[in-house]
Amino acid sequence: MVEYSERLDHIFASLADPTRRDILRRISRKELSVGEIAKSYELTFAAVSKHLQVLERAKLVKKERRGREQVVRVSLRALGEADRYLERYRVLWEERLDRLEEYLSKENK
Amino acid sequence: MVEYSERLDHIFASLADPTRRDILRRISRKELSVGEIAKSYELTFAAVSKHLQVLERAKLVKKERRGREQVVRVSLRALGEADRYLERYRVLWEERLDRLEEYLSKENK
DNA sequence: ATATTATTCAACTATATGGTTGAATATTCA
DNA sequence: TGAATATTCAACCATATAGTTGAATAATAT
Repeated sequence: MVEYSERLDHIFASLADPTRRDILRRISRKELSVGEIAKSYELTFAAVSKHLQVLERAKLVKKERRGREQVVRVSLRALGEADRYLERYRVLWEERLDRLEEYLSKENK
Repeated sequence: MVEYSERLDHIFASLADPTRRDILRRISRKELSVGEIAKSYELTFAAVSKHLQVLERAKLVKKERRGREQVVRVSLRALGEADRYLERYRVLWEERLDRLEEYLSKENK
């Protein structure tokens, strides 16, 4: 059983790398094989494969064998967890914006 | 000039640690001095101070000297960036949920 | 069966991270 | 001014991460 907190660790750690964010962006448009993904970067195949393992551990992507390729797709469930984590703070900053607006409107009277 | 991408690196890297997420949670309720924060963890003062430096680099918190203490507050701007990053994907998964609902409602006819 | 293609694994290196301890700095109190 | 309090800095250690290269495995094509 992987703790909720540990899942968040993995999700945010995955998102902390620009290559991995870029991979996510690319496969969110269209599923791609590991090889197709690797072509976009000046990294070795193995390095890209490792990035995909990090994304898999965080459950941000799923791999599926199709013939001799592995096809990679985004798996939005984990991103949803990150989103729900931030949601609490979204409420906070929206409150603050509201107070700011209220304050400004009083100033103008 | 710090790149947008690098800012996201710092924000997500900050959020990838449970102690730092907990610090954020605590100070989002009430601003606290470094010392008050440090008391909550079985870590040295210096370790907590380092965590706060990581959060500062990501602009998730701000420190302000008040007498001989440093008072720490959340600074929601950076969390807003993370939130906007995830927003794109939120649209994606909401679309998928909608398609799922549509599919299920047709099944029930 | 063998060769080709796609991917992963293992071993290694360099750098980053999270922690410690002890000294250094800043501010306040007596 | 000197002592006490709050925080940071510097040096160090252990572990994790991101990258490499070369060998190993899996599936397909000949």
